[in-house]
Amino acid sequence: MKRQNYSRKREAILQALQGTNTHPTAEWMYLQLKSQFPDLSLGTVYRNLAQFKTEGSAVSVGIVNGQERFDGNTSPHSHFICTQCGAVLDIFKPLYAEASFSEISQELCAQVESCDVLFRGVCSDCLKKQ
Amino acid sequence: MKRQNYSRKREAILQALQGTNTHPTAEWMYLQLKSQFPDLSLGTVYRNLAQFKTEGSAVSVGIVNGQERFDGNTSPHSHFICTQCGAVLDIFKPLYAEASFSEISQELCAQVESCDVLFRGVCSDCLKKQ
DNA sequence: GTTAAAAATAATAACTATTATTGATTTGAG
DNA sequence: CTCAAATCAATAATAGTTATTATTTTTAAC
Repeated sequence: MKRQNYSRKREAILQALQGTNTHPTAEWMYLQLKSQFPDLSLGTVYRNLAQFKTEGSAVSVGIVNGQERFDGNTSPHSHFICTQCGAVLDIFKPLYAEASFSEISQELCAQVESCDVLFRGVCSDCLKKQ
Repeated sequence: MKRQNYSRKREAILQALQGTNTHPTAEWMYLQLKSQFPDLSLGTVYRNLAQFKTEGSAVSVGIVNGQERFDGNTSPHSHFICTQCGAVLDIFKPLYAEASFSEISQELCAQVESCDVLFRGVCSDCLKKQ
């Protein structure tokens, strides 16, 4: 039984990503795992996150304040980004945008493969602080 | 009549952005305008684009291949991004995602202000080339 | 368990898009 | 024209990310 693409750090990185709903940055994950793996390198986090993306075990939410945000939840859902604190929240309510794949494909004569819906605004925590 | 925030270069940058549907990068705009304004600086393009965004006369489509893409069309519409060539295409078909503002607001106890819908796939040109 | 090839990593350097700085130029009302 | 405010060019600086390379870890056959 050949277990390719395995290392304890890679496994820990993926588990840390799947175990949070904060949609973290590479740097945040690096700092989180640094205590458990004192010799962890930031480059390793970046490299593994990139690999998770191409493998499909992680997705990118987008870039918030100059930093890419990752999501280990690959089930289809949308996101809300707080323009004040940068928090990224999940929205699991279906939005019918995916239902437009075929129509968009026809309109553009293109092959539509995915759809991201991003809401922006002020989150509840930031509203309270005002 | 006070004409604040005016300069021939700023006007040219905005007109160039509004006169294309390619959703260009700052660098693309710089190269486009360089022939007309030989002493134009890339920093000036970046600074004006940032100002257009805060003023609301331009919006950001997102970051494609590491570069921010801008749109001078501020009417609500969606976008398709080709994952092969990086082209950004407009989609004017309404997608009913905006209709979910109030529901999302309730679900998150947040103040939703905008919504971006991004489709990804392979554009017609790239499909032909395969 | 050993061992050798393959894969992954740490540390570091390099890259690149973007932003900040600063001194010079342009703008427009008086 | 004059002057203060706005804008700009040129340059340096910043910061997120990627590439490099020597070292370490993992793997699977022995």
